Amino acid sequence: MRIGELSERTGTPRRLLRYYEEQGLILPGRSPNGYREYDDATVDRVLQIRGLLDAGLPTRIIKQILPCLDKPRAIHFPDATPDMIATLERERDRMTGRIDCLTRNRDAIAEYLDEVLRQPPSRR
DNA sequence: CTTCTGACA
DNA sequence: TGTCAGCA
Repeated sequence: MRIGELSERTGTPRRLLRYYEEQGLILPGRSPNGYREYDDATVDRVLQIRGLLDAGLPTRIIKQILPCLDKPRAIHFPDATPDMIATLERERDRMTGRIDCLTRNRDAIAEYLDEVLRQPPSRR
């Protein structure tokens, strides 16, 4: 499929799809006319990327760990370099930190909501 | 009509 | 990230 279809199927702007490619996150083929050509697997690939991005991981890190998430389980271990492990541990901890932050803010909002919604719909 | 590259009031 | 230009 071409970039237009991939864009629709992943809900990702064409502009971003090309950007991900610049960052080395996806490598599409090229049709004779120069158009980018993507295979069906790219849809999941892009969704995977967006998920990592939403989790707060920078594209540079994603580029490193994406191949790990791609290949079958078995060959994950062979290429698990020590610095790769260190990077993943670091990202895991950052994620934990963000989760804690989000949890606190969610609870604060929930508490406020419980308070407000308990009041009679005077002005609301 | 769709995509491509490069660029930025 | 959006968007516009000038091609193919």
